[in-house]
Amino acid sequence: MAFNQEIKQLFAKGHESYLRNISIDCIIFGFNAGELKILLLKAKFARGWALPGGLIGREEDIDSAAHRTLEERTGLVDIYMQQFKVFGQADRATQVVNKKLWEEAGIKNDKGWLFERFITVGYYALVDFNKATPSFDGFSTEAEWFNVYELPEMIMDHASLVADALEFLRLQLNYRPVGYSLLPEKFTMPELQKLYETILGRTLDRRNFQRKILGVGILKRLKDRKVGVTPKAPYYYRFDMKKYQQALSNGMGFQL
Amino acid sequence: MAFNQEIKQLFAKGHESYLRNISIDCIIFGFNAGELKILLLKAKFARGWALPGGLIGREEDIDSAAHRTLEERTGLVDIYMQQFKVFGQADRATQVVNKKLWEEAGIKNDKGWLFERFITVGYYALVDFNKATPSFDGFSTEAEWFNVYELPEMIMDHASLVADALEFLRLQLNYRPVGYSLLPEKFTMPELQKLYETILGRTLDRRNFQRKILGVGILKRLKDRKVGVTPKAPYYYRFDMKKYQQALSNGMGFQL
DNA sequence: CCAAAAGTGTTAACCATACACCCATGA
DNA sequence: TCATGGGTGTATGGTTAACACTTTTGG
Repeated sequence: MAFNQEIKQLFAKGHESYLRNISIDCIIFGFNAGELKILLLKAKFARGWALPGGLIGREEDIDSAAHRTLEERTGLVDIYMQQFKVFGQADRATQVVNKKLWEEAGIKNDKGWLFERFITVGYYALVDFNKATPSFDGFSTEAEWFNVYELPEMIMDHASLVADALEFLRLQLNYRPVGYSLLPEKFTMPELQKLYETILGRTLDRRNFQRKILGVGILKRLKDRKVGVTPKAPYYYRFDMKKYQQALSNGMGFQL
Repeated sequence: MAFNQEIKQLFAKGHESYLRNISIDCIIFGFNAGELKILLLKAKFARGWALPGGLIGREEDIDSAAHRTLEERTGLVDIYMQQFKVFGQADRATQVVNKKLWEEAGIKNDKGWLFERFITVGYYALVDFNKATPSFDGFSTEAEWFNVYELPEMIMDHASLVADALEFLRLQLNYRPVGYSLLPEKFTMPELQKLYETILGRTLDRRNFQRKILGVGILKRLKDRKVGVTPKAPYYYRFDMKKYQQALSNGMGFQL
């Protein structure tokens, strides 16, 4: 398999092109069917699922490495990403690797640079579920979306990375607009509210939510409505990208 | 000089005991004479001043490495520290090293692991200025406190690390109690207010500040007052450590 | 025509801000 | 005794939270 050849190469010479002892991991959030989901990869050499991760090229910005990883796993570019925490516990690498599988990949020993301790930088991304086309890498055999509240067994400390990312995202809700990358172009107010509720894990007052979110001035109400689904057809909205970008840097100043 | 021997050793064999391509840098805040200060080291092999930094032992938690560095530079233990950002620009290492000085230290080439790109994790710490006893390391020739608003020339991107740390600290003021480690055991309300004002870089209303800070319930007013300095002797306060610790995790819920 | 979902409006509680007054003390 | 700085209290405006009513439309 081509992937195994790649890994063998990485194992042997990767330290010449990548930084050592440091990696990035991406928590890629998507929103679909009223559920907040994250993209996971089924680990090839260990039990459980893993976050999409990557290494940092020796001449590469760490932010670029995060975006590259996101693109490789979803095909998406120009997505808002942010680092939220560094995970540097000495014992975080207590991963049980299935040696048999490693050997099948053509790697004899387990003392190479890839087996050293890695400190990882956690990045989170918000993507449009429908535009993403997940793909796995050489260390995995599947790529799949999981409800963030119903996660499978995960390798190493990846479960806690997800927990921290979610907590961080919740805090961010009060400071940065969310939704542009998580929702389709046109969306209704109830849909936007549902997104916020799903992230926060609690319900919000319909009327107060609308007032506050409109007060930020980043939404434009369209002429047409979403008909045929609910008794009263709700208006469509879209983001005013100019104002949205402004709000991204200036914050939005309200409390949900 | 013993330091040069140490560096030679580090240069030759350091990669066996430390992680590669990753370091930490500490922004150590202190408060003295009404000024917010940070501890800097005069660089030995380059022009300008540097943040106290360190490497991460191969078996060492990254948080421990930060605390160890803080202790080595100030002698202080049990100080509240927090990572606030990772600096991973590819070009952040464009440091001009004075080769002559390197050679004096006994290092011939500049291709070793210490000259590779380093990604650094920024930590900030709040310490009691009077209890700290600054000391420099093998890469520096002096240790000195500087007013954070009047910094000298700094190496690499260290000036921007400081700027980011200060910004982060300001945001933290609304969420976490500050002062325990920055002030002496006993302090007056005006002193505490001055601390906040210095960090924020703006004045605060005396009465509102008192009401809010007392509202958090982390302060205990003492019987005695600070006499002889101001017309009306202000009360002394001390932190209620139990409540303080609580507020550290639960936040304090007010806006300055 | 009725139930369900969306649009619009009102009120009370709370918090932040601004400001006034009194008290203590050293010069 | 007076200027200065500290302790305590109050009014106001803005924001949040709670809640009521009207409008639309598919069954």
